Amino acid sequence: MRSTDLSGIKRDPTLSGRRITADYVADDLREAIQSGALEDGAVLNQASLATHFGVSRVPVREAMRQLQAEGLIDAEAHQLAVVRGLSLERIAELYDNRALLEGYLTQRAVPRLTEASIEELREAERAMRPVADHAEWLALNAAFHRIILRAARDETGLALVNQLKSRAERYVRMWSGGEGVHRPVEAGQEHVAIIEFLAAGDAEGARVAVERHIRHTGERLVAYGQTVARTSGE
Amino acid sequence: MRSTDLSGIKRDPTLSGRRITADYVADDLREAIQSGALEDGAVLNQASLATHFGVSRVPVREAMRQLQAEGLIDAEAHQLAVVRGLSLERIAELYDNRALLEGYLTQRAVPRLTEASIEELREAERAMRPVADHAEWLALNAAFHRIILRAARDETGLALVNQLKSRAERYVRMWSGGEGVHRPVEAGQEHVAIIEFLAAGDAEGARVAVERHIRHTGERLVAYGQTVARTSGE
DNA sequence: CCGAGAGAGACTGAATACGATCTACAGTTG
DNA sequence: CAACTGTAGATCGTATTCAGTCTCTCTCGG
Repeated sequence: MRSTDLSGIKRDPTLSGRRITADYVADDLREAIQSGALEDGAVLNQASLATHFGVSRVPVREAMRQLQAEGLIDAEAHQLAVVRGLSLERIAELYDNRALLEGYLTQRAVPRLTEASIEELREAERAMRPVADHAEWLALNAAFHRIILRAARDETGLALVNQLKSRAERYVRMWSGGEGVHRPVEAGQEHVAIIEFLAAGDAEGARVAVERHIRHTGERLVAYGQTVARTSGE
Repeated sequence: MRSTDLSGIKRDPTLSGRRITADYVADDLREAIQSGALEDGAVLNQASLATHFGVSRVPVREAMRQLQAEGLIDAEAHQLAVVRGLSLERIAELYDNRALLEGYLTQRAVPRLTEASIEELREAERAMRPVADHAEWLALNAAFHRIILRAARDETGLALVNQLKSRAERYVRMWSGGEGVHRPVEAGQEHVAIIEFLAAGDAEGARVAVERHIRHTGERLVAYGQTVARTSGE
C-alpha cells in the first residue's frame, strides 16, 4: 500500500457535542490532502484509515463521501478511493473562475465597505510585508482577501470561492517555494493598488485589479507547475 | 412527523455495479427536494427514510452527507436534518453568481464553437418555441444552455454552474407557473440574440447577452417570490 | 507462448445491534 | 408562579458482522 503517514486524530469531547467523528476524520484527511502529505493518486483504504484513526469504517466512509463531494478525492463504487490530482489545465480553470468570482465579489463589496474595513485591510497589508516564511505569508494573504470577501455579503459567492481555494490549496502549498511563484513584493504592490481602488470607491477598478491579481497568481502557479512536470517527467 | 410522501425506490442491479444504495437514495431525495415534494424545512428522519426506501440507515446517512455538501439540506449533529430553504436574497445571489459564471463560460465557448454546435443551438431554440408545458420548456431550456456550457470546455466552471442550478431548481419548478416568471417569447428572443452573437464570433457580446439573460431570469423569479411571500405572509 | 477461466485474498457495501445524545414533558423547588 | 431538574421516548452515532464485488494470480487448454 502506498499509504502516507498521518498524524493521529483525537476527538475533543469537551469542546462540543456538535461535531461527530466523521467531521474530525474529514478535517484530518482534508488537511492531509491540502498539505500534500497525501500525494496525487494516493490510495485511501477504508480499513487502514479506520485503524489509523482508531474508529470504525462507518465514519470514515461518511468523511470520504464528503471529501468526494468537495472534489478532493475520487471514489468509484467497490474500488479504492484515490486523492484527486489536478492537471495544470484544471488548476488554470480553477484560478480563472476564482478570479472572475472574486473580482465580482470585490466590486460588490465596495458600497458595503466601512472605514474600519479599509483600515483593517491596510493593517493586514502592512502585517504581511516583513514576513519571510511562505506558509505564514500565505495565511496572511488569505486573511487579507477574506476581509474583502466578507464585506461583499454574498454567502453563495463566498462559498464558491472557498471551494475553489480549497481544491487548489495543495498546489499552492507544494509549489509556494518554487521559482517565480512566491512574489511578496509584487503581490504587495497589487494589494496596495486594490486598497486604493476600494478606498476611492472605484468598484470597477477594484474588480479589475482583483481579477488580474488572482489570475496573475494562477498563471505563476501553472507556469511553475509546468517546470515541475518537465523536470520530473524526464 | 411532517414527512412527505415519497415514491418508492428500487435499485437496478442489472444496469451496473457502479452505483451504490446511497447514490440511489441521494438521487431520490435530491429529486424530492428539487421538485418541491419536500417543502422548505421538511424534516428528514433517518429511520423513517430507511424504512421508506427499504434500506438500513447507513446508506441514508451517506446520502444525507452528500446532500448536505451539495447545500440542499442542513444537518446538525444529533438533530433532525431539514430541507434547506433559500431566502429570496440567497436566490438573488445564486442567480447573480450564475449569470457571471455562465457569461464567462459563454465568452470562453466562442472560439471553441463549431458550425455544428451553432446549428444544434438553432435547432434547440426552434424546438422549444411551440412547447406550452412548463416542465418540458424548462428541460429544453436547460438543454439549450447546456450546449453552450459544454462548448466552453471548462469542467470546473461547468460544475459550479450546475451546482448553482441545482440549488435553485426547486424554486424554478415551484414558481414557473407564476405571474411573470415563465416568459417563453422574451426568453426565445434572448436566445436568438445569443445565437447571433455566437455565430458572429462576438465573444464579448455573447457574454453580456447571456449574463443579462440569466440575471433577468433570476430577477423575474425573485420578483414572483416576493409576491408569494406577501400573499402567504398575511 | 499466449489467452481464457477458476479461485483466493482483499476490499467495499449494507444490515444489525448497541450506546450516546437530544427533546419534551412532568414534577419539584425556591 | 417561574425556573429548574429528572426521566422517558425518540433519534442519532458508531462498532460489529456478514455479504457482495473486484483484482490478481495461477492453471490449463490451445
